[in-house]
Amino acid sequence: MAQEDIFKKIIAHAKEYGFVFQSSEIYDGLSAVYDYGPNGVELKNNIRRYWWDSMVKLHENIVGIDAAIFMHPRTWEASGHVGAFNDPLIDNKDSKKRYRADVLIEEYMEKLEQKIEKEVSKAAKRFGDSFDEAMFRQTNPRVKANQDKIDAIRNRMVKALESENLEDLRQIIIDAEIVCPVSGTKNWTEARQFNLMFDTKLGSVSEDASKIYLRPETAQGIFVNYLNVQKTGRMKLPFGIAQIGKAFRNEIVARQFIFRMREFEQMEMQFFVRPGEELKWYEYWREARMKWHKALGMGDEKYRFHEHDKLAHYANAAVDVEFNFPFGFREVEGIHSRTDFDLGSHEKFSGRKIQYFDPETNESYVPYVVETSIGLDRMFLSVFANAYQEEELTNDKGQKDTRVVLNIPPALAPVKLAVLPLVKKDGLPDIAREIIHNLKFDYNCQYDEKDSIGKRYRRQDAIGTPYCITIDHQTKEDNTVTIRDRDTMKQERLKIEELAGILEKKVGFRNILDSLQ
RNA sequence: GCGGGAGUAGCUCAGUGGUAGAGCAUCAGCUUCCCAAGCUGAGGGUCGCGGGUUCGAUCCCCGUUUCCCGCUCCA
Repeated sequence: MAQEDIFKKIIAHAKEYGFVFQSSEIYDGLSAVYDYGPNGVELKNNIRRYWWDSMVKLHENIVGIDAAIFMHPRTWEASGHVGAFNDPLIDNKDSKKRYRADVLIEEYMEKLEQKIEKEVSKAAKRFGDSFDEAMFRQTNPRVKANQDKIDAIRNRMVKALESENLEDLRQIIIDAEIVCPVSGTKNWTEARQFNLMFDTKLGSVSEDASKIYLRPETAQGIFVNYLNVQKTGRMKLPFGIAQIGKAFRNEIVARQFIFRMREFEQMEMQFFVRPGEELKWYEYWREARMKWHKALGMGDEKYRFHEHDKLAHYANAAVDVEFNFPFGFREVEGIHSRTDFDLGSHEKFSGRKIQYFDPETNESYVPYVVETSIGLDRMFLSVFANAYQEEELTNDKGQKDTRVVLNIPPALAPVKLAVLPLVKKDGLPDIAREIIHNLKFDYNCQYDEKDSIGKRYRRQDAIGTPYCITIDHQTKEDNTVTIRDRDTMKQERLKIEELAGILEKKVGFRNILDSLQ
């Protein structure tokens, strides 16, 4: 089956079994916004818990916070989002390609720059030692003309960007006769402003209301709380702050189901370290995070690192953990060495001293940061998509049969145990209810007496329940039940008292967390 | 945003210018069964939304919205 067909089935399965619904579906839905259903929220909560426990419970020096989605607008100036997330875009009508207008102009100026450099190096060769570059630049008419042109365009562009004059930005492109690199034509649309941050008004009286943004990343909530956490928690470097929360981006194109949503959830941990030690810690977290992923047992070959060739303005090292989705290897997590960019920038914008006094060296400095940032919804999709299996079976009569099973790592499964009375009489349902009553405080259990036993097993397979126990007539005689394994479909008989211990071992978080240490 | 395809029951889909169908699923009853598909019955849809053409539109036309596939950005 083609990969996209499988992906379609996965999306259909997610809806049919209550994992993911489109937002506001009865009103035709909202583009790139999704809701999690009853089984979806369980799976999501379990992923969240696996992450949180592995960070906050297992590390003495990592603590959690939960910062608000609304933040002071200056935060986003300091972080660079107001600049970087406000792109003037322009389309070429012939090639249908979209460009950032300012980048298009920058590239044009670079070309002029290259022309000048060529002239200069040619002249340098000709005149040898006696060549005076400064003089040549000032006097050579061709070089001077190009240099003047560059200066004029740059001035005009800076002005246009500052005043957000999109018409003039477009006019620069027209006047300079910049062509589309693909189609080679000058057939441009209007330039439009795209703001990737959502904004709203704070204050109920409209005249006094001020514009604030929904956070486009959770990291800044950690950075602005660095001092609070460090001082109140008496934290010593190196230490980390973890946070799980929603972030919002008004994506131009949002697609591939829940892979790219406008409202999404991040699980981030910012690790503060002594300057100069950031690359050591970067290496540490890179390996630690990969181990965390692989510990789920979804297959080591499903993961790979993707090194960044060009780094963001705030980073001095960066790598992605990529997962093999039905549509190819894509990023689920990023590990970035963010230097002192964020804290340093907040220091500048806020005027507060955001530093750490190091008792070992008797020095004060702005800590460096190593970030691990994982998309919770992407993690959900990786688990869900990877779990979806269609198995071909043959029964005792030799008939073919297809079984749809979600091979979810047991610790993450929405329902851990289904308790099924073989028949709904002879007191078997009562025994089933009693077993559930004893286990439901620790494990999500489900009761089902409807339809044949085989059908009930298949229903549980479809939502990834790792174990089904069946109450039969023998149960009444010796207090034993059969336990059926989702993956092997094999059954074993065991005593009811043994159930809790078995579940702890097979579906609990303890073993998997222990393997990380 | 641009181009291509699609939207009919919870799911997968059929169908016709004249009041809407199947299979699966759901619910009730029978059956009491250890790996889907036993029997009987029931519920469920202004055919994505809005407008137009028509005596009459789920079907034809226009707009819109959502999803899928390409082109660009990102967690």
